[in-house]
Amino acid sequence: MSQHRHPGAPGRAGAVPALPDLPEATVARLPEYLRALHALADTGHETVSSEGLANVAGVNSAKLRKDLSHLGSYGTRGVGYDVTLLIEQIESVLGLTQCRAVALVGVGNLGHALAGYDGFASRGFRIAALLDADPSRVGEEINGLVVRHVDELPRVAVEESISIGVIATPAPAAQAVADQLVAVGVTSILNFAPCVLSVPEGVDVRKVDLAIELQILSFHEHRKASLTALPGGLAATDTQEAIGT
Amino acid sequence: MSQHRHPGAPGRAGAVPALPDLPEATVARLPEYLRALHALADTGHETVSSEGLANVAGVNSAKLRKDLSHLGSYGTRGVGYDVTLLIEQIESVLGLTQCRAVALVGVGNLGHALAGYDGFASRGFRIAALLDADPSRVGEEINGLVVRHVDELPRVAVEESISIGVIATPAPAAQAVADQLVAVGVTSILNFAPCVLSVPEGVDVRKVDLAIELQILSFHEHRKASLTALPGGLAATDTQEAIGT
DNA sequence: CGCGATTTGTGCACCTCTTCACAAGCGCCT
DNA sequence: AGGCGCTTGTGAAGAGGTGCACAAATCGCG
Repeated sequence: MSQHRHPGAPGRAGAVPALPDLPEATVARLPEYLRALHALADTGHETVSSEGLANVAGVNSAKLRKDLSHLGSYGTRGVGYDVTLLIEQIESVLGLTQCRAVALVGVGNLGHALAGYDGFASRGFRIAALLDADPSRVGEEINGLVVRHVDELPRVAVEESISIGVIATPAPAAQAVADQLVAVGVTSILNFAPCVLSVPEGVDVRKVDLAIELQILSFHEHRKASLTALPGGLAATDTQEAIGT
Repeated sequence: MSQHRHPGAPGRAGAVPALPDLPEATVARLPEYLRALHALADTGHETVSSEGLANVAGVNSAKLRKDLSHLGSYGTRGVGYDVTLLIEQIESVLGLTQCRAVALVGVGNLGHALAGYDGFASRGFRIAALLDADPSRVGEEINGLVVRHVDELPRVAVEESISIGVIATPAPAAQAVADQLVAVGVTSILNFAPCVLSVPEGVDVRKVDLAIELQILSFHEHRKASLTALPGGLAATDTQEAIGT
């Protein structure tokens, strides 16, 4: 979904870290591999086969090998992958070697939960600022962080060198917040508001809409119900769908 | 990602609602179209062209037309689509004509937020039960609903005719909860715990992992930084990525 | 009544992603 | 040292999704 750099372009074969230009589908799975690898490391595994890792990560082993091969050859034939080495490599590719500062805008219901979610800190992200447009919320302390007014964004962005913005506001406010984030130089946004954001080129937006996930499930539920109601109700169906599909 | 029904199979061409067998990518976009259509309806639009709807939904107009064509021909050439009619059709396909009952397991930080999220009710879902394994949380009232112990799931599932289960527990508890949900007949699960669930065939699982989204953004941020640091830093890049990619 | 403007529905070519299947490589055991 | 079993890395085929471009269809107006 990103670049349009021609595949055959020279590419300045320098000594840089390779800049591998991974397929988007692979990038979306790397975090899952990373989580699985951490779990394996915690249980004392030093190496793991593609088959083993694929099981823990919930994917096909061939797909996993192809994904990893895009990073380079970090496996040993006949043995498998060194868990620690692979963790380092993936973290390096994902840019997680440095802790990234996140600004969270919108401290309502969902924002509160996100502010308190410990899954961020444990995976290389630091919620560095909480912001809200509602003056009655400004000053509130959540998880050791004081909510500041969204207009302080320019100052906060510099002070904390914000890398990623998270929007957890109601939909009508989201576009304005996105504009403010872009204005202070944020180029990666995670949007929980149920609306489409328009941003300039070069800014990445990812969207998470909880209701949409339920609606997709509803469709499959509906379809399954229709099938079993049908006389010719054949055997069903699938297992485990990743969200990135 | 679902069926393996052979395309050439007879299929019992009955008078049933067609059972259109939509592409998965289309299904994932229909909820977004639905949201966009509701927005248009609220602002008084009676009809909309594919171009107009595509803009609001943040997709290509050709893709939108192809998606809608899978539902049947509900547009009028030279005019566009009737907003109300299209809403009805999509809701029907997604199985949203009846309100679906959702059981939410895990009333921690995230569970609280989900329980209070009004985006569910407004889009055809009713949180019918809150459950938790922690006795100290049982009895608490959230948003007019009392938290019950997860062991009451069998009774609750019948009483409320639960259609979808949402798991918002810590990762170590998630698999056990999934098993319990499956045991009481739930065949659609939305999993917020950062782990892979294994479920029997016929059960759909969708996963939402907030940290993964941030990590994907981190990758792009990292790549952008590397590019601009490079002397040959060409023009950049893209806009707006849907999560379903 | 016919014509032009407009918009849908879709055939087609392209591209990405997935999966299979297997050769190449590595370690261990004899 | 040699052979054997295991596992990686990858070529090739297939499946699925995307976007262009255009024919078909509808409306409004003269």
